[in-house]
Amino acid sequence: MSSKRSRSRATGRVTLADVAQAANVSPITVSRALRGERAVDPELVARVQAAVQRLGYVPDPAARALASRHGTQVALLVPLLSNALFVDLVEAAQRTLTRAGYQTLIGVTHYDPAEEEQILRGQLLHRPAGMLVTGFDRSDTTRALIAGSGVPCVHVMETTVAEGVYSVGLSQEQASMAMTRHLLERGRRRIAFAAAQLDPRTLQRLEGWRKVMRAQGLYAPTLEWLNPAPSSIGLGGVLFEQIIGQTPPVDAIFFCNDDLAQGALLAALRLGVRVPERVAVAGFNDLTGSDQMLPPLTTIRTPRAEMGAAAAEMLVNLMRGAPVGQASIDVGFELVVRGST
Amino acid sequence: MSSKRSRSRATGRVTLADVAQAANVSPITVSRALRGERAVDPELVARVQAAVQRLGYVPDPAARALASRHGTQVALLVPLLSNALFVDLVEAAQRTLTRAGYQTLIGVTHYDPAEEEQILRGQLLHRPAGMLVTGFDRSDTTRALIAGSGVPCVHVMETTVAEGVYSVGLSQEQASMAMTRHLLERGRRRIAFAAAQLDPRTLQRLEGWRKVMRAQGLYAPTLEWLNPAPSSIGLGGVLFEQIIGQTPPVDAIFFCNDDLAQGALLAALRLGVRVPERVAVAGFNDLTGSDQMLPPLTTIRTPRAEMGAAAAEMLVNLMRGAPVGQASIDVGFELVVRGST
DNA sequence: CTGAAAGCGCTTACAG
DNA sequence: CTGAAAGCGCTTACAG
Repeated sequence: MSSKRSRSRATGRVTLADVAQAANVSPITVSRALRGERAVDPELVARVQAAVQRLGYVPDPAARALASRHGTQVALLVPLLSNALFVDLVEAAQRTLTRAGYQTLIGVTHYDPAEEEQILRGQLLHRPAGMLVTGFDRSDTTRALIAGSGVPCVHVMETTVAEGVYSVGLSQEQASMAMTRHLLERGRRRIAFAAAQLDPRTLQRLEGWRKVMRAQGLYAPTLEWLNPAPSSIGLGGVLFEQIIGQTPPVDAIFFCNDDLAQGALLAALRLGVRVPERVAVAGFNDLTGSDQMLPPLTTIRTPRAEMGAAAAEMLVNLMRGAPVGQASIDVGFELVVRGST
Repeated sequence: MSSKRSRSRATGRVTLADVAQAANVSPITVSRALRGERAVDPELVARVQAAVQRLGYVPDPAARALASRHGTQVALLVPLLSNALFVDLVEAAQRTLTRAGYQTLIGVTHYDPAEEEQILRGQLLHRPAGMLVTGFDRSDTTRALIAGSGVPCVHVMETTVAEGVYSVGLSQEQASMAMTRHLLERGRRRIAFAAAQLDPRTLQRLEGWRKVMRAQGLYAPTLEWLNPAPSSIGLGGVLFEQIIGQTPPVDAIFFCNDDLAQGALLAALRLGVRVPERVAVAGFNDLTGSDQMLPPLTTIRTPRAEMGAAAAEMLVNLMRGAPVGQASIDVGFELVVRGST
């Protein structure tokens, strides 16, 4: 097709040089016209765009990444994909980023700081244009890696007001306090808190529960059931069996995540323990299926899709050097009262 | 640090040239020694590797992608991330690929051929070293895009014996036939087949059920309950309510996916319909929670992790030009009989 | 507002 | 088995 290449490493793809030639301008003008960097004569821009259309030119991300400081990929770091919570987050962020012309590099850390660091190093090699990470809990090395990279970064799930830190999330502690208060309002007194995984956000929920319970003089260490194993429906059932056998009996169980609570409700059915009469059961996150349980599960709805979209939008502005409203967005939460409490 | 750069676009990173200088060989020798391409004098290889260690050299994927035909990223195409099935697949594939030195580019197609095509175009721009796609059902354009790209491709979930096509999967039809026969052996006669989403693999399961039912002279169109809406626990409940009201009554319902079956079991509890006495309920895929249901769900266990790992391994061999045993691997399935049938 | 030159950090293709 | 040259397709930094 093109004939101006000497040997034959030509890839056959239409290049910026081809567009420049067709539009009768220099390559650098094409580059600037396309990126909207610096002002370019509107007439030249029009000519360039016409040539781009005609030739079907698509910029080469590898070349762009090599020549400039960053490419068009955005690194996403989440703990797990097996938790619907993060899938919703990822899908929403991906949608927004794709529309803005960015590709997504998804890294799954499995709540492991060492793995997170390794993944991040790999992603950084690709010179991402930006990154979206979950929460604030990570190794000092990873933190330094992020800061030192100069790559714009937005934190999701939690918020902070620290200088130069961007975040979109909600107060896990406030949400947990709201749920605990709800249980108190329902007349419950011996409210157990059951958790798995014990990641930072789970511990923030624990703290919220503790605060409210202490303020009421109802706190007791024996009401805390903390299990570092991964959260699952099965584990919820196991925890329920343990807790329900406790004396003096608890009259409510607040699970740190819906999957545990769902498992508990199923175990209750199996064991013939009446919910909420004998014991109230509450969850967190409003995951798929919680509204279908028997009885339907009372929980905290966390706006994952909204969070993912808002964080991605904030990041796009950062990457483009556009103004970024507030650096910290609290998307809030909603107490969803159903039959289980 | 290094001082041989003229202007100042130096990125500060250690380059292949730095390694070459330190090892006292030419850059191209370093390149070859590192990639294991062509034979290189063992002594030089050792010197190069020592220099790499000492300087902490890490190859730049962008430069590599630009200079060669492909980079170190692998494109992954899945329909959904909100189905645990695909998450298991992705996680397993990602683990194997990461270990082999490849990064993963995950694309979510939402079962939309147009979206799949668009995502693939975007991924191809990054010159992936390989790609992993779900099944065989896609637009002709997408198919041509894959073939024309020359990028090694492995298909997951289904298998085929077509020339030059690589696949790792299982026979959806065989699995479906096995489940239908199991229900027959349990003495069931009016076995309904209920499905959502209606993607290709679901239709293959439908076909398996049809074959067995027809062979027994038990087939009736009114036993088919096909709903194009996305599969979900909630929809399973809705379908169950519809089907259970049918006359003459069905004595078994085979759901094409576990989430539907789980919803059905919850609906049965809600409605007071006894399972399996009044009606048997079966699912497919053995998803999280199915063993916790009341009664526990009989289903088909599909080895997702194994599939993802095997497909990734096959792809790694293809990318490296290494021998690839068989081009089509059938990972099989397992009938898991629990209380619901 | 526009451009010629140099360079990003690798690998290909050709020689020897 | 090893290397000098050229090039992959863009953008930076410097001029004007």
